[in-house]
Amino acid sequence: MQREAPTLAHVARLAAVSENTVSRVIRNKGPIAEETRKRVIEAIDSLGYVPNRAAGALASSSSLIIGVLLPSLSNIVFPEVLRGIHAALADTPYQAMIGVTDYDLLQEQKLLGSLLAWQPAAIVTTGFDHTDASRRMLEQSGIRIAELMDIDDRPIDIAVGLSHRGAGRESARHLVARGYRRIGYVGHDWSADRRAHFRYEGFRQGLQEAGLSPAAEFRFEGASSTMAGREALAQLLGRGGDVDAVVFSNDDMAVGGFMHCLGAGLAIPERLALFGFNGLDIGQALPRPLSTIRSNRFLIGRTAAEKLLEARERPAEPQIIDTGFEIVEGATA
Amino acid sequence: MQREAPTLAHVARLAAVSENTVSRVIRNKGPIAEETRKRVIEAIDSLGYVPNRAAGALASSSSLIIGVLLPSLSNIVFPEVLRGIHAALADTPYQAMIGVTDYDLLQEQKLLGSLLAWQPAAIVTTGFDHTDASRRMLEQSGIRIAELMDIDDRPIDIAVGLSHRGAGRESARHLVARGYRRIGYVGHDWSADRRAHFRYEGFRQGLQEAGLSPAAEFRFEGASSTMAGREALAQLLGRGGDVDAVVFSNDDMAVGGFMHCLGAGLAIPERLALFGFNGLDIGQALPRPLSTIRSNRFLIGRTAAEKLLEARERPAEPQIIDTGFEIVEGATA
DNA sequence: CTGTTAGCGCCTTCAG
DNA sequence: CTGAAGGCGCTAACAG
Repeated sequence: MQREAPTLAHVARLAAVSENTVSRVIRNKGPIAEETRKRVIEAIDSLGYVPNRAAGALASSSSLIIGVLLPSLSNIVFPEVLRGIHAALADTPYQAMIGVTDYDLLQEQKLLGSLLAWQPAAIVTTGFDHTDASRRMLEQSGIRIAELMDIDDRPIDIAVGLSHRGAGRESARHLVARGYRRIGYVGHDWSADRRAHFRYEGFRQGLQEAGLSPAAEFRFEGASSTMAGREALAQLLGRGGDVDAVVFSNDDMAVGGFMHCLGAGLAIPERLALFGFNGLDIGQALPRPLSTIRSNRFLIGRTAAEKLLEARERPAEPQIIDTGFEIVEGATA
Repeated sequence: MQREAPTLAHVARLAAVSENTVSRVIRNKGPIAEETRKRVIEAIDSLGYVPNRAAGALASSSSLIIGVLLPSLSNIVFPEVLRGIHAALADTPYQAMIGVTDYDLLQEQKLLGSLLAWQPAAIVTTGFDHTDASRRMLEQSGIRIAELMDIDDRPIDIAVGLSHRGAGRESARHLVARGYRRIGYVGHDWSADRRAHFRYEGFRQGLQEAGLSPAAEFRFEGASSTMAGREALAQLLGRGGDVDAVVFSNDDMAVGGFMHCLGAGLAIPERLALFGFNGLDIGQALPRPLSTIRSNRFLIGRTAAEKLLEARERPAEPQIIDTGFEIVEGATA
């Protein structure tokens, strides 16, 4: 079988108009007589015509691709951002093309190069840290750029996310307000995950406002995970540090901490209060829902994609969109 | 700034060869004198030339895109498959273009259309269920097709995954072998998730081999989640059914069940044994690691992408690649 | 081993 | 409101 796919020319012939007119109808561009439009649409339907995107991209030197660079897919956080992006693109002709950087700026640079080779309409990436070469490519491409997750710096075009410093600060304030004074910190390796580091800094700052400093700290070498959180809390407590609350670098770690307490028979929050970050479902399904901060990942992705499609030109001034965060009271702190 | 991006012609001029020769060097195609190749590579580097993929796709009527259709991004299972795909594509010029179907076959059909408009080198999709139109598009496209996750049917080209019926059967056998006799089932809505349904059928079959049938069943209306599992188990037990073990439709549900037992003070596995499916990290980080079946999602994604790139032509006979599954003993059953 | 010649299918520009 | 002409950047087929 495998008939040649119909092209603009076929549609044009069938509708007895020029290719150009068909093209205009498809792109909803320029004035078209209602009569003509109807004829063209019929021809398209009857042939089952599907425009060849590669040809369109070549001719217009701009494609219907949105390049998306994510640091990881292992953590549910980024798939949720991606889900938001897809939700915004669902009823548009745009398609997301994904790259995974593994939190590696050189990898980001390489992937950025291959994405730009498709002449995408826009690029979505994460954070403000880029190699000089990446930054140059992003700036000179002229296309819309969104930098996601964080908003505590100056974006190239737009930034969509929340203040991680602010979130860290709020977690400290929340615990202090509830009477905790010997507050520890359990985190994962943050050489790659800068935002976890920012939250930590905010956390220290929040404690300082109350004249406190971390009662104990433990940082796990490696990526965050439930298992890591479990082991890390065991380590922290094993050192005999006297803490009445622990802030974790994120919910994965905090859920692990919860598991440790269950195993070790530590009453939560009487003996030890736990506080996370992200507001994942799993935290809310614990026997006691986790006290944490909701980070609105889906919203970040959706907002970014919507904003990028709103205008083809970058705004005169870089723009910051704060998707905010909320304390989730829970029952562990 | 924003100099015009260099094209093949620029490189060709600088290296004093024809465009065609440059193209050959880039694509590693046809014989090239080592001398010439070196000159071309130098020119490419010095200009920072990046090939325009849209032009390449148009000229060759085939792009370096792998279209990937996933049912969902909410469940960590599919991001892990995607991670496997990306791992296999990482050192190739291929890029994944994603579509999310929300378990909707019509949505799959629509997305398939837009993906094919890019003339991708291959399509990765999920399961064997497609609309007639989708199936026609897949078959007639002539490109390589991988159908992931399940292997209990005849694929269009290749299938990569595991036997969900087999996995369901093994979970029943495992529990029977350990002496459980009053075995219940807790699942999520499977009108969309056919594979969960297949596991359930296998489970029943496994019980039947021992002359048993499910002691109680409860199906939650909606997608699987930890919270759903927690509530569903509460419902099942609330009915006063007398069960000594429960098989869940997946680990998310099973972890929720674990949480219910914790809250209700039911000893695991003495009072109630729990069994999941997938082998997620979270299950292994519980105070007692979850007894479950590992489904090798990453491997499925990676194997599929590798196989697709091995040959441009479909094999004479549809091929099935069984990535298997393993019982994870755990401590909850 | 390398060059020449024609497009790929669409969009942009300019006329009408 | 519609059409004609040209070209986007690359690759395929053939020639040498």
